[in-house]
Amino acid sequence: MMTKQFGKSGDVSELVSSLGWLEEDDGSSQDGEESQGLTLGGRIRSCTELGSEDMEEEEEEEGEEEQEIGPNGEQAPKRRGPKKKKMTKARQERFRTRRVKANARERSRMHGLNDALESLRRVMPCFSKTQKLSKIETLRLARNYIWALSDSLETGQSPESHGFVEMMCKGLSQPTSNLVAGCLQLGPSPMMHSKMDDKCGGPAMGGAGGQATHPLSYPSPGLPSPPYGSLEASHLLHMKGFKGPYDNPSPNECSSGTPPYDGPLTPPLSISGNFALKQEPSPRESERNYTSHLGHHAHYLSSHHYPTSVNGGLPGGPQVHPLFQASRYELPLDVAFDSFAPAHLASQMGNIGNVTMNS
DNA sequence: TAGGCCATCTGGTCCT
DNA sequence: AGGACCAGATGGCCTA
Repeated sequence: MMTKQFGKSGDVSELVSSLGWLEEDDGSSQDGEESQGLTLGGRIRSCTELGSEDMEEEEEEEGEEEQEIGPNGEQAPKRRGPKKKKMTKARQERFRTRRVKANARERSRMHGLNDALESLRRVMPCFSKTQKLSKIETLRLARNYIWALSDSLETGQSPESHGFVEMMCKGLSQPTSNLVAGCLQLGPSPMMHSKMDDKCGGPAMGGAGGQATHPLSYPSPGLPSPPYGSLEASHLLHMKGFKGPYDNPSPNECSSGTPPYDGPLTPPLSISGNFALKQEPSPRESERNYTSHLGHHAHYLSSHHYPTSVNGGLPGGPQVHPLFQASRYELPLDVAFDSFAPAHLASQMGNIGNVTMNS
């Protein structure tokens, strides 16, 4: 079953926030929560944290001489640095207000970040509203997507090829890899099987209990979830003399845990033009569950041959490679995946493996 | 129940 | 002084 992520506590907060409750929070509710241990019960309260109680104590302490007395009665050296200002009620109030405002800004900032991430999800080839990619998976997929597209432009490799999807799936979790593979509707790759066997522990890696997995996914029974394995696409890239950012696979890439930082990516192609200009989906489009944007690119690249140079003679306006121009249009090729995918994929399931779909 | 993912709060740091 | 950004801590929700 696919992972669904919604209905988190943040939804409530956002709802409340949208009603203006949080923005108008004067701190009293928060203090109330803290006293009830609802939200801050376990939070570490540092000496600088200014809960009302702390501040009261601080105010009292500061009224005394600052000379500290050690456990044995000896006088500790005088505290250096700027003398702490007295915590008057007014200062407390200002500090509290400032903290509340800072919290609101931080929430807003994070919401903006999440909005940007959501925009990124929408231009991913496997955008799904029902199976939302996690933040880290979105970033990884975006990285791979850019890299794979760039590679396609340079080498002329079709986005329908296995190599393309291999790059797309690099470092992704198994569910995400399955989703990508399902969206791209690829069949099995014996070569990949052999490669996986070589590198990742043999046939046993094919999935526990006879569970089939897509050859491009990450069969990794016994590994923590999500199994961020390696597709070892770099092996294939090595085989064809490809030099890329994945050329130095980590020796433990088949091990558990999040794969190490891959280092700065330098796509093989420098693209000076608009990238990912696809507009926000229409309400109708938003109803779709699975949308394969990559279909555009696959059809486009497979039916057109363009020079590697992206600056090759588009008169007027920004020089944009047709690959990316295509993404600007709401093409009819933008297939509503869920409108046909279950039945369509049913025939592919035997090939793809355990691509599971939401019902 | 453990682990993953997430939103939120918070204090620190840097900058204006 | 205040805002932006960051990372740590915490607790909630969900799934295997």
